[in-house]
Amino acid sequence: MNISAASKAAGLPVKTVRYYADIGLVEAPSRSKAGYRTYDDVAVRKLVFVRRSRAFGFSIEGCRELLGLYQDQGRTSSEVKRIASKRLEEIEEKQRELQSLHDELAHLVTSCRGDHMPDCPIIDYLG
Amino acid sequence: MNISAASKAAGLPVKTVRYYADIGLVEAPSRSKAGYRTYDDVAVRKLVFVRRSRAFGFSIEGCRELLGLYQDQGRTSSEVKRIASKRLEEIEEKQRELQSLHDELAHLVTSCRGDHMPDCPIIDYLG
DNA sequence: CCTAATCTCTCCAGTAGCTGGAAGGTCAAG
DNA sequence: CTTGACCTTCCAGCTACTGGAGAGATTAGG
Repeated sequence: MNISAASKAAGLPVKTVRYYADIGLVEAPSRSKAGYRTYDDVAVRKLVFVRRSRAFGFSIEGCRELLGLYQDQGRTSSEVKRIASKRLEEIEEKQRELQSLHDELAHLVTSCRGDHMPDCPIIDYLG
Repeated sequence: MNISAASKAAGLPVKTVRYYADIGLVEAPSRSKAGYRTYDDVAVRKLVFVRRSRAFGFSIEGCRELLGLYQDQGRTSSEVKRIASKRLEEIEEKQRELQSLHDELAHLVTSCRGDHMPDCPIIDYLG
């Protein structure tokens, strides 16, 4: 499988597939005589794993850890759970942030008349 | 006022104050004989305005627009409201994203026993 | 067999919004 | 006069890619 086939199979852009090997997130693929990267199903599955992990917002380093556990027969589910819980807490923290931002901004937007006059509670609040 | 005094007054790091002038977000300050940047209260107020706008998550370009309106006596509150509403929608979009991420990940974390065994629904889901 | 289109390669640069650090000039206190 | 806290510029790095240039490889059609 050349890189474009692998990238389609994995659901990732070609550039990203190359990038993940460059930074050592996934193993560097073997090369054809001409120097083309060649992928097999195992490599594609790892790329999919990374794509899904990234979709959960795990950082590259988080993905590295998770992928390590994925490939480790001797892993314990508690290790996985710890990493996932950490990410869950990050998400919750971000949700709290966004909620207070939302409430504050929604309040300002509501109280702004949005007419042709310059007076504006949003500007007043910021300035 | 030298830059460190201004940065304290504005609640921004010195580096950031310099950066905002470099990218033309705020006006380049005048300089002392020795080449030191000198700030006055007006400049500090603009920096505060930017800090508060950034705290709402407005991009630098968004801040540029808002700051323009802040300084524009002929602005209309509808212009301000439009920008703020756009940001509010971004926030709400992000909240929806995070919510579904949260629900999915929370479900997985809950269903993972977190013990010494390798079997793990989180890994299963990702792999 | 030739050509054109489509891969693929590497390398460099840019994105957003700073942040850190090096190398060097300035200023106020003691 | 020295010490230390400022200040300056410039360059590099952070995250996670993405775009593009320039060059080689492969494939399909004629």
